[in-house]
Amino acid sequence: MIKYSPQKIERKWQRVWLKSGIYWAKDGSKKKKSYILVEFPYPSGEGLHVGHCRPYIAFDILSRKRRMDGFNTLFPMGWDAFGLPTENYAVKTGIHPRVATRKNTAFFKRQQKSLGLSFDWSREINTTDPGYYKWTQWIFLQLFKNDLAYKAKMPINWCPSCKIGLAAEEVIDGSCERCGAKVIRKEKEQWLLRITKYAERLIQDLDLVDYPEKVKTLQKDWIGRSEGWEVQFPISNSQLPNETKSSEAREEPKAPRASINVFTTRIDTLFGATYLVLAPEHPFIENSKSLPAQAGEIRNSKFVQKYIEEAKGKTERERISEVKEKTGVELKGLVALNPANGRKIPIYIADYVLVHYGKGAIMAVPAHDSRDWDFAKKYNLPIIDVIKQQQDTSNKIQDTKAFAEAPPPLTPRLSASAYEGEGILINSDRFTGMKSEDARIRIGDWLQKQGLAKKTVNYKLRDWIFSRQRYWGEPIPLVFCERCALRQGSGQGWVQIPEKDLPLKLPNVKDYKPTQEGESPLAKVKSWVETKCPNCHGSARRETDVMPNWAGSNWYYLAYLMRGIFSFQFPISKYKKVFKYWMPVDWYNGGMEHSTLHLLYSRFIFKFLWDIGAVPKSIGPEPYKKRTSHGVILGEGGIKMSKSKGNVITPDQVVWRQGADTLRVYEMFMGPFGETITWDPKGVKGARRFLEKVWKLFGKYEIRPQPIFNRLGRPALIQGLRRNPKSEMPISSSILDKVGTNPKSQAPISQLERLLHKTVKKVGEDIENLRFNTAISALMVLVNELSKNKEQLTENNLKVFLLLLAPFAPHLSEELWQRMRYKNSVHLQPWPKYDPKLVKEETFTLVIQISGRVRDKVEAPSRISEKEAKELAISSERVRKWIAGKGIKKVVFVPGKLVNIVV
RNA sequence: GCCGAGGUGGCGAAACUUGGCAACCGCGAUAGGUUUAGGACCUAUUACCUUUUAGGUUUGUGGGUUCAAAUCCCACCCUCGGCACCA
Repeated sequence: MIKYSPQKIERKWQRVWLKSGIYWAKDGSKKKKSYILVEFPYPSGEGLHVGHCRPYIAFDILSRKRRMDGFNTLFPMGWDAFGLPTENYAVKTGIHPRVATRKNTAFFKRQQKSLGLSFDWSREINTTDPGYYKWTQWIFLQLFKNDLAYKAKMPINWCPSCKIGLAAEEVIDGSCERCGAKVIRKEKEQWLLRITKYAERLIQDLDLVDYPEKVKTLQKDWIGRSEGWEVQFPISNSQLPNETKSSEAREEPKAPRASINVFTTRIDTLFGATYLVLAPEHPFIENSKSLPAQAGEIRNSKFVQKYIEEAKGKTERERISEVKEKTGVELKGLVALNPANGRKIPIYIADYVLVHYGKGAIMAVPAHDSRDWDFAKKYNLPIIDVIKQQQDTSNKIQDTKAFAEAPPPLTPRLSASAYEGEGILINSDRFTGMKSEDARIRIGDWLQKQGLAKKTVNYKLRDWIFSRQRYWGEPIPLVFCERCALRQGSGQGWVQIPEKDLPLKLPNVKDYKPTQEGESPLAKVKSWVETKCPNCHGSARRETDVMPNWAGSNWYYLAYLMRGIFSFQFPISKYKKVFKYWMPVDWYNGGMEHSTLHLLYSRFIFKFLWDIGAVPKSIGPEPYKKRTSHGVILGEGGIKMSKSKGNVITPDQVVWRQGADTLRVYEMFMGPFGETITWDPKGVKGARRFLEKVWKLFGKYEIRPQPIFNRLGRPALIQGLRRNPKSEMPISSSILDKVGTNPKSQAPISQLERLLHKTVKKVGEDIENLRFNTAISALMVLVNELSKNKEQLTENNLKVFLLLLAPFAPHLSEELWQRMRYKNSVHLQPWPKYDPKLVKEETFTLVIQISGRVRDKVEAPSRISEKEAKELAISSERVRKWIAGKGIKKVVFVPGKLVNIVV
């Protein structure tokens, strides 16, 4: 018998499939569509490792099965090729990033092809191609036109090693995500996108999509919505006499006076606010010099300035590492007035308050906030309890007076920590005795009437820094024109390049290093920077920043639909029909690490495109219907695979030695798809053994290898394989409607036949649920069963088995399919159907329990009645032994399962 | 600290959706066969314990519900992942 040598058959079929284009999806087909998307990779120089392959293989299996189900299935692939590693490589070697990218993508593509993945290569995209980034730039211009892109000076996270500004999302533990260097803060002009404008919708519309709860939670937490109140604290001179009166008496609003606004979610604790804290960057400190006389002035400004300077020099990381040791400085000479009771409270600046959240200032309630508690303890500030915990929540509070008894204000508190929960108000004037949840509304309303508070919603989400001072990215298609700036009067002066001039191509440079000041290398190219204003034709300067690496992946799921790769033509309305047919993506799989980055960004951009009508309204405001994530593959010993650890397993190693089908089966069999697993070289052997076993089953179909290409280089062996991608995928009609059953024969249905039907059901359902490990297990059971008896190796049994195996081991299945001399490709066959009646067994093992313990098992017909089953149980020898001398209390019968006799 | 996932043989795991024979399938191991050897392949055994034609114990720990719990409920312990001064 010919040996199973995957090296020989895999290459062959890969060539046939590619030439015949059987995996190409058809635009505008009448068939139901299925758009399956896996995240496209960044083609690094190292190539793929086995972990990358896991989602590709899994969704290749799903795509193949969906095709067999009759879906017009789109499963595309492309390259997210702009980015830092390629640029750093260029800095080091002087090799142009374009050249490196070409080499890397070729490498990646070769590896992917060697796995036998059924990508529609006719739709391949590359984000670095001018034909592609023309659209990335076009989207930016639309954002700019709609006031969603703006430039602002801001402190950014600066990586001194990469010489690049990082988005908050790219900073991991205070270090650069890419190189691990410590991030510092630096002021820089940056382009930003107003993703915050979409914050509410990005939360709301999560209800429309099928994402794992975990991903939804991650996104919601990242956006961080919180409802609360903005409260105004008037500022006063600490020298003035105390104006504390009863809260009733100070209703009349005076002439506008200096004040500080804070954001709080716990306005119910307002009476416990004993000081204010401002972030060091808070503008109030700058502006305090021009305070009205009654407000006074900061008397220790030198000291304050020193603290501010220190805080600014600290990185976020340093600030965070000092969580336990809070620092701050009092603004001497000023006090704030608590709007609830007019009490004078001191004002501090401290770096535990963040400038970019809320109003950059807080009211400190040390009794009910652990951070304020720590600060108050350190600086010996008053702590006033205003919420009393309800001891017994089951008893409703009848006597609120009992709760009104509280330690007198301003006495040092005895408890050891802040109480942050809900409860009953104390020390809160006329609100005392109220539930904190209710007080929140009542106090808020009361202050709102006086114009001292307003209800607001705050988000943690910040606008998205959308520029990088680097080379290898999409140029931002704007120029700065002094003349237009003056004329506009707005001081803006940014003029967009006309759409017809897109793409704005990235010029060649010799030196890829950013300047010492952190400007893009493009800033050194005079001929590029100096240009004419498209508006007034005067001299103007180009923007030299480029877009971040996320820009190209915001919309790539649309690019796959825009046929005519890299020559997509304006206007976008040309593509409405294909968008309408294919969108939204039916199933999108990607890494968990993208839950708050790419996934959130691309949802935002899609919503924007939907808003401006660039995509049809009918497809809805969400790009992805369903999202799943794959688990990571760890190296041997459970360590993350990395070049530096030298434990990287490449698919090539496995494909060359064991074959692509073995790699596919192993990766799918090794554990649940969504979970982290450790690579085990011994496990690979098991997968290979399984395929060898399959090979042997088909021993009788041994044929001499035939030429598969004719002289013209066309596939010769298979007739009728679709060669023209425009034609509909042909489906062979010769397949049985039901597997295993021969309608003519009246012979009893064999156990094997039932197993066949069961396996068809299980494998099909398991694939749709990404339970590949159990699907393969079921296939193994079937193979073991088939190989027990040669008689069972009938043509029909083998055929059905091959169809089930085809998505998992496409090469082997195709080879055996051809050896059986069937026409057409196994991958163009319909998925077998099972008979629900035959999935159920005719007999089952009736388990007999005595008081819950298994004592005997007997074969019984499936439809056995309760009475019969009980009689059967009691008639058993063993059972009699166990119940002898004991009274039967109760007998439980579960149809199809067991009888339990309680004694 | 907060959020999430998980804890089952020597190992990867299955059974959890729907409470009903715990450990499918695979790896490894042991014995035998085959082979010049190694490897490959075939057959059998393989959760643990005991006094082994049989019985007992076992799903992180403790409790609860139930005729019956890996599965449902409560408390705790441990591991992994993510977020983290967001007022």
